[in-house]
Amino acid sequence: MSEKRTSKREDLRLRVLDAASQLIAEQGLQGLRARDIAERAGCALGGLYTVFADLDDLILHVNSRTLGDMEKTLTEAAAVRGDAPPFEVLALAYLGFARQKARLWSALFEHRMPEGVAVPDWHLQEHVFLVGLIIQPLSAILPDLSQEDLVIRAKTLFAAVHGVIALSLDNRYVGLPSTALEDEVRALARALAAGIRAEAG
Amino acid sequence: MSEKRTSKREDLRLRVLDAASQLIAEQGLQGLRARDIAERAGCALGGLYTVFADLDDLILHVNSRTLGDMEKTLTEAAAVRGDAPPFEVLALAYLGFARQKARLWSALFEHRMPEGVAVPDWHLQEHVFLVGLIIQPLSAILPDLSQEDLVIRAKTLFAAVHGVIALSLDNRYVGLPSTALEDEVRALARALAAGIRAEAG
DNA sequence: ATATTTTTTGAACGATGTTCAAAAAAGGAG
DNA sequence: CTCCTTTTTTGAACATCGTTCAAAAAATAT
Repeated sequence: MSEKRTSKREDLRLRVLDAASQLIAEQGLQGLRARDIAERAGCALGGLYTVFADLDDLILHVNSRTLGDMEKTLTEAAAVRGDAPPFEVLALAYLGFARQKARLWSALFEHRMPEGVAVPDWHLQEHVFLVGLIIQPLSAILPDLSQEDLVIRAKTLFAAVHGVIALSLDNRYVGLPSTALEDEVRALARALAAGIRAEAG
Repeated sequence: MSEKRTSKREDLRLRVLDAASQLIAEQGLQGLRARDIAERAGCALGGLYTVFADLDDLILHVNSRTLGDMEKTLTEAAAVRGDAPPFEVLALAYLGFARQKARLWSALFEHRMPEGVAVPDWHLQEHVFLVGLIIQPLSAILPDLSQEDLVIRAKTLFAAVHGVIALSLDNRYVGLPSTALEDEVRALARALAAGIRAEAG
């Protein structure tokens, strides 16, 4: 019977994934060590490499789960909003997620593949929903733009808001004080929307 | 005589700094290895630790030099502009620098201190010029804002532009195609300026 | 010249990710 | 239940890091 085998395998895989996710949430991506993961997952060190190719592969799957979580959060926020301005709702929901899952969210952008190794396609695909969420309200303002240009503009909007949040939550160099962040994100979303409207009008 | 001694020390320190800077520029921060630095600097492995506390300290000093380089570039760009819109000039100069010194520029934001260790103050101070460059044109548009609020808003503007450039040059996930980047940065700077003016008006 | 101090060296150490031969467990046949 | 085969799990061993430090080399002083 291969059923029990695969189910045990899946069980180990999930335990390892959980352990890695917890450890990142607790200590950040930097402090992640293979031996800690194995210990928390309740398996030997080598066990990790029977269910994931290496630590990068494992981190990719942690990030995949975080992205799924984020997709759910943002999609719900976009659905719930009444007549609130869509860019502000999305930006503030993004800020909320980043704050609540700070270290897991940071790991999404801190992690790098080794030199010369590309991020696998299945994981790149998981990011498209972000652009999709923004394109929807954007195309209402800029109905004449081609789909290609809409994608470009949506990515710009996301990256601008992301930049403010990322630099602030890292609170290094050019970060904002935590109290000002929410106001600034709202103001930025508003300014961007106004700027786009002016351009379109 | 302690003069010759300190001069030899300074010479080694500079050779190590140059070697590290070159290696980061060639292979990125991730591929930086102490043994490679020592080899290129022409000293033994332990030599590094006689002129820098550890690799983090060395990287901090490489970043310090990169920041100085950036300050010079941006300050000149701001001085040269005729009647061109100031935010666009600064944003495009920042993009130009990021593109020309891609890996050194990336290292500024990729590098993290070990868990629990703060970035030293002398290095934090080196970033204030960035805010200063933006505050100048910003205060012309928003003359009623307090200095504190001006700083906050300037940081937001910087972070927004930085976000677009950083995500694109990393060209992962949500990055823009290289051809669109310049147009988008310009459009973003324009939209932000317009948004601020609308808010002030 | 010789002694003392300073500088430079690179072998050694501890920590890390990864591998793989061997042990343990599971499954199948008689 | 016992023996054999296959699969799974293990953790010691390995390669590669950053870092240290006793000893060698060089510089300086006497």
